[in-house]
Amino acid sequence: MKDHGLNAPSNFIRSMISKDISSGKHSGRVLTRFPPEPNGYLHIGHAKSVCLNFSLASENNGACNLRFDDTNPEKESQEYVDAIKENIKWLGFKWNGDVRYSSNYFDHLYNLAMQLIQNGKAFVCSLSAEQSREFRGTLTEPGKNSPDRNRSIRENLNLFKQMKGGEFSDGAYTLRAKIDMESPNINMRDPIIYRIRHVSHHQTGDKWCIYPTYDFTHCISDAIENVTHSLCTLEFEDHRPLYDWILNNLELDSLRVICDLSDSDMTFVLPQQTEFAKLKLNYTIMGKRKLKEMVEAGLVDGWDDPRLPTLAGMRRRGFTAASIRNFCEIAGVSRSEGTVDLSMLEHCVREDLDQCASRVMCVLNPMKVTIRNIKKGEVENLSLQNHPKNESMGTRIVPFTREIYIDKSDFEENPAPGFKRLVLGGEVRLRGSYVIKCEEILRNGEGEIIELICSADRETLGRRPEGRKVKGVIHWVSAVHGQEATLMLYDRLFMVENPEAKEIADYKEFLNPESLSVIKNCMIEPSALEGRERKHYQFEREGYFILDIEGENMEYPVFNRTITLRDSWGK
RNA sequence: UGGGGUGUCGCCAAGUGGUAAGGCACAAGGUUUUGAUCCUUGCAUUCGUUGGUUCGAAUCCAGCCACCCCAGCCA
Repeated sequence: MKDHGLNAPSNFIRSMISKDISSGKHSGRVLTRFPPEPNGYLHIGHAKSVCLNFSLASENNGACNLRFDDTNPEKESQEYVDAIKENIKWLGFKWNGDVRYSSNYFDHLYNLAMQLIQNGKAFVCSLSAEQSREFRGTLTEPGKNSPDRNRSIRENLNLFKQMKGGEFSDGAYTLRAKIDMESPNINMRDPIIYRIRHVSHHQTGDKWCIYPTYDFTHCISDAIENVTHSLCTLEFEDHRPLYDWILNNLELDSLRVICDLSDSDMTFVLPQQTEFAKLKLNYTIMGKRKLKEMVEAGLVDGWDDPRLPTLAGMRRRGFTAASIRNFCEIAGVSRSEGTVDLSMLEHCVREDLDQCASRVMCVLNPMKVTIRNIKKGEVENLSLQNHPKNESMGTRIVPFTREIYIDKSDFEENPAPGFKRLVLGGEVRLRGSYVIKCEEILRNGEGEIIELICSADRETLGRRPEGRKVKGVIHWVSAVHGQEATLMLYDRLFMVENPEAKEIADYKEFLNPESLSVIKNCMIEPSALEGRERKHYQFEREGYFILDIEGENMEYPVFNRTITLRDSWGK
């Protein structure tokens, strides 16, 4: 599938970067970064940011760093770090150099905080969490200065050292930037930049008991890495003044000294934050907290449950990385918050899979058909194309025998108008094989149809029948060669478009009870099981499928349905 | 009744003073040994709204309306 690449649609960030390059803003350099917090798995919403940051960089001969924003050890873990790295690689991106961590910069961050104190721009505050909330004011009322705001520099320095030294308990003190308690922007009301947390950190162990906050860490980390364009989502817009305040109130030279200037000609320029709207998709949930809750409550089968919008889940379900990249591209980047319709994602997978999936036949609800003019024991090995439009994908052998299975729904006793499949006395094409005619219906004691007796027109292999048109084509599997398989059919996880809407108290009440149907005893042609590879297949007329993760280790094969085929008839 | 944003077809989204791109969805045809794919065609006299400026406005100005974000020692 083509990635849009150079012909990618324009958006306001691309335009901004082009302007920056032509004006020589960062000496024409582009360095972006993807900064996940390792506190959960990546989902399709993150994919938008990953794609944006990495493609903007590569389009402009730049690079993109992967930096874990790991300043809150209580919620983070190595498991998430590993999963996130894996997801990014799978999506097809390569980060610049080594993986980075904000925690790599804890020493620098500490020293810069000391510098702020030294310059009278930060102070140690003894207000409790509750008190600081009271002092902060409200949206419409200004805050009040902390009683500690005028503590001497000397005392602040000592106290902060003691905080670092582990002499205080959690919450006893915080370090706050001295900005403006009356600012209409609450983020500027002497924001906390360091807090005491006696917990060990997944990267730094027990070295620290004070941890910097996001606002203090993020801008400095960007500066240290020499990031030029710091892209984030809209909710951080109000933080931009603080991002800039911190960088502008630090001594430029002290940043220059520690920043990652590999090229000595490179001029050191402060990073610039730009915000875009995050991706929302309907009929699903993107909130990390909720995803985690569903995983932990066992409502789904782990972070990689194929119904989840997590990259791990989508991968397991059979989405291709290319289709996700393309989806992020065509969904666009803007500043207006919208919800992209699921159909757009579905279009992208189908578009990609149509080109790369091998065709194979699998009968979901088998019904036996005996073709009376085929000899018992006779096997005709048919050679079928793996792709109708791409010969380079080769052929496979599909055995044809007297007894076969077709899908129950491909036969109707009382067909609706327009029904093109098999009816008593009617003809239908067996895909890649003969045209057969249904001559008899066999029933059990309850009157249920258990078998069809047909005859084949042996002149119709690879040829049109003479003197008549046969419209219907159905898939089939040899009853003697067919293998049993279990199919996992997925549907949207939620019954409502926006399970995260404000009016919804508990999204769990809107889970779709039919989001998963397990279809056992399906009959699949033998070629689909060769090698037990995790390969994308199109089960003709049914949809795109892929072997579930266990692959070759499974006792019997389980396939996940990635997506159905488009269906303008409606089964 | 604080601050910051956003409003262009059912959904996403270009457009930045010269008379509404594109994609998804949908609809109608055509091809087809997948009711798939593919192809063709259709789909906003109108850009949240009301006024104003202008020969000319989605684009500029003013007012109004709707929605989103912010009062974590989360990110």
